[in-house]
Amino acid sequence: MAISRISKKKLRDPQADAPSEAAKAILDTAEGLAQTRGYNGFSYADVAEQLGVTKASLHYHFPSKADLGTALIERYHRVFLRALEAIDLRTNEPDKKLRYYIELYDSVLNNERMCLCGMLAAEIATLPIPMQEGLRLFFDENEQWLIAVLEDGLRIGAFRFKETANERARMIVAALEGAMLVARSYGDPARFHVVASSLLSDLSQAGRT
Amino acid sequence: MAISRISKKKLRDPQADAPSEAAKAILDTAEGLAQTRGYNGFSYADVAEQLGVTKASLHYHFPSKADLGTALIERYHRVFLRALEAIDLRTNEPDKKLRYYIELYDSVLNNERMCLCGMLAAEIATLPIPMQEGLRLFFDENEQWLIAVLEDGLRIGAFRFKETANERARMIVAALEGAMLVARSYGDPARFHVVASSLLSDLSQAGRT
DNA sequence: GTCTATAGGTGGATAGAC
DNA sequence: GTCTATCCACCTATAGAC
Repeated sequence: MAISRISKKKLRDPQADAPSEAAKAILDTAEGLAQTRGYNGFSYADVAEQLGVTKASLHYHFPSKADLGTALIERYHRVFLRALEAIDLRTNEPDKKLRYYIELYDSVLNNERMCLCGMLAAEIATLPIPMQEGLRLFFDENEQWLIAVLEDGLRIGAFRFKETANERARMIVAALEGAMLVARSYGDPARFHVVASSLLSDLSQAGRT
Repeated sequence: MAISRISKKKLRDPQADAPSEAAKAILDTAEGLAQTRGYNGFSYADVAEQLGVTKASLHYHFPSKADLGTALIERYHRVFLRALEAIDLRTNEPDKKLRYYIELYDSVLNNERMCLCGMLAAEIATLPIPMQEGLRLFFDENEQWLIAVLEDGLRIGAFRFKETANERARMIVAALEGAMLVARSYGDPARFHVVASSLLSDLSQAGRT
């Protein structure tokens, strides 16, 4: 019943631990609950009720809640990575890449959900260590992808900013996560959109002298 | 045992419901727990243990957890408003005001805490209605104060931005809340500081043509 | 794999003595 | 106001039948 760490291999290898249909359904339901209510805001009973099964059968697939939580982060991370790769295939223009990136966040919010990892980040002090590590890995990977896009944009003159790409990437992640948090408090996606617009506007305008 | 709404009067009137010393101690302890673990991450038992009293005595001061939660938001909001008023007295320069504002957030983070209202915003779907309303009131007031500072800065040429002051204010609140969220996940306040710097930098640089 | 049944603990909350 | 004692609902988790 050891709680498995989240390895980079596991994140990228499509063959790793192909989950059963039942496990997928559990993950889907738990993900929705975690994104709306938080890790401490949902229980096995909630998941079981939504799926029409018993709590005991959930424990067969995910022995402990820590296992379930770790699997949630792992899958969310993996899906997100694939979405970033899809963006890279769709366009080479840094400006468009960034807009697609923002659309990823937007689609989550339109489901009246918070980013899973942003949500769990709030509760981090109450989470098992492997989940804490998984969150940081997710943010790291977001940052790395953004850095590449920002540096590319800077090089070809699509973006302008004074700090390092790393610093700007951290600022963008923070602003988007915070924007989701606040927008959801008002049930108003427009609050997210104005933040996204400001971020894009600053990138195309800032630093001119 | 009706859960009291958060009224604007109550927020501003220093005579309203002067809490007992015991109630203050409970609020102090509960506030710390809520800021680090979230509303669903702490219990009356946690508060009681830290204070060396029994759960029952907590219920005397705050009959239900919803009462306690509402009181937490109310007090946090009131203290924050006073801090904003103090900034207005300390300086008239929009740039300095904004830096002091950011320092407010920074001091919270240096206590290894998240902004109470940012934390509760994540859990909003699980909160009683009066608490939800209290959160929005807090964000509204932040926004209003920032709008005044931003408009002032724009007028005297200290700030430059293309959107409305309202939109820029929302972007700043989102970025600071998100920056706290992520910085705390790494236990690294520097992650907050780089976001703050970017925000200030964009305000002084953006929009030049 | 999923079920029934249940263990063992903790959650918020109340009654009533002091 | 604070205590002891207690209630009941819910939590995570396990045993064992099917």
